[in-house]
Amino acid sequence: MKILIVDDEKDILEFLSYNLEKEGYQVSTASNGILALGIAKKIKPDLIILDVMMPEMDGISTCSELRKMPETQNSLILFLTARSEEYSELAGFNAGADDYVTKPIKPKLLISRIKALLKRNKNNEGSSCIKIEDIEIDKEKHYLMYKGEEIHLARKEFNLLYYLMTIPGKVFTREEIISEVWNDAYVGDRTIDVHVRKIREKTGSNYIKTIKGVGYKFDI
Amino acid sequence: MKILIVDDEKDILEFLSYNLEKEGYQVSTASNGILALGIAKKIKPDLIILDVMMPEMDGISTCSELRKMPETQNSLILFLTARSEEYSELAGFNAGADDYVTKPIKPKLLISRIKALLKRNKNNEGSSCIKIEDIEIDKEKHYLMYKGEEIHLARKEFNLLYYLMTIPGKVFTREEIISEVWNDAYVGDRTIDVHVRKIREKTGSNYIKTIKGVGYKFDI
DNA sequence: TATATACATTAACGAATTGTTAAATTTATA
DNA sequence: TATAAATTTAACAATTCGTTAATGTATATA
Repeated sequence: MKILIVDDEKDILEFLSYNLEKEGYQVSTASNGILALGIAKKIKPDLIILDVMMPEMDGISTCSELRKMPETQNSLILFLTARSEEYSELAGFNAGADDYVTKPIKPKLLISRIKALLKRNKNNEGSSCIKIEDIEIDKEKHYLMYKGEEIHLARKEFNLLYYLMTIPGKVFTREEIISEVWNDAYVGDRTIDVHVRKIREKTGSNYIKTIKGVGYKFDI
Repeated sequence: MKILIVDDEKDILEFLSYNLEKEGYQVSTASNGILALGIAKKIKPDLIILDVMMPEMDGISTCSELRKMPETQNSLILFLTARSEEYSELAGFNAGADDYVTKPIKPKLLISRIKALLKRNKNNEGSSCIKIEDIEIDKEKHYLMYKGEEIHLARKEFNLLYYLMTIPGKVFTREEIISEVWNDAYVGDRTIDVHVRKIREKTGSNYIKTIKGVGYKFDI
């Protein structure tokens, strides 16, 4: 398990590195948000621990940027906040954080939280590649193969199809789809339809079924 | 979504009830741990919010007890802790808590956490599939199989059939059906008949039996 | 058997939902 | 920056769904 710690205080970096390495984690560190983006891109950490209060680029901005990069889109992000900056908790969650811990840091508690987070995540993981009959989709590679030929889907189209395929047959409501594929962004319902249409068009298939009044599902 | 709040301070119970009900949750409250156990057993809440510091039985003991009862084994448990009792965070997680929030409570933050918790949990829920002889219905997939072939039912038809099948043999009154399938909307009695007829027609079966003067039931 | 009551059937219509297209806007890329 | 690609929105068409009303049928009871 790879962890990236981002904090402008060297002491904290050392303190956390020591404690986490002792637990068997593979730790990297960055002293500011800009550096963190570059490192994260390379090492693809499973978990990123971000200090909220940092010069240059604060934790929340860093988090938003991390969420935009495909390499860290699915990484876990844990915030460190000082007691005095509680307001940031909410902002942090909105920026896509998975958890937060308040300073001063208690190693035992932090590790307990980290374990809970990683465990929680492992259940949702699994291979990023799904193959069903003549259709094969790989999230990591952003690769879609249908009837022996590769088809290019735009990012949202791809994510939408991938999401539906994570549980074949299950009907996903528009709410669920917007929550997952659009990260709860405020988009109109037609947007989903249009994307579905494009997928149907590009693949020339009708694997995405409409369940009127309920949602969409992927089904052979 | 049913939430049970347990706190010895009436003010907090009211404050939380108000804020959570506003969000559309179905809220119950208990002023101590002992009461909480009894109520939880009855209503089987999806989420239990527990104050750590309470007289008689503290939150951690209550949590342990809740985890032993089959009715609440899988409920989510969220702790409320005062800043001064941080030690309890760890103990709380060990007792089986799913999250904790520190007092003073900020409604927005709390609700954001609750939503995250419930969402996370929904994914792990069990299948909604019922299979009886040659008929199989899966709510999640909006899928109905009868005598080896898939049959499409419109949303209301599907929900109605599914509802009847949740307890095969039990007669559901029209009142019950309207309450569950129509969410208490004001619709005429004939509406139900028409839907029943369509189900019978589409499936070509007569598994939905009319009990004159009482209601309908699903029965082989 | 007559009759009241509850249920079944049908068709029609309005409401709700989705599909399609094109244009506007945003984002990525050469 | 210019250009293409992707994303989103808006408008409207097409479709399906849900409800009701009218009428027909079965059943229990006096």
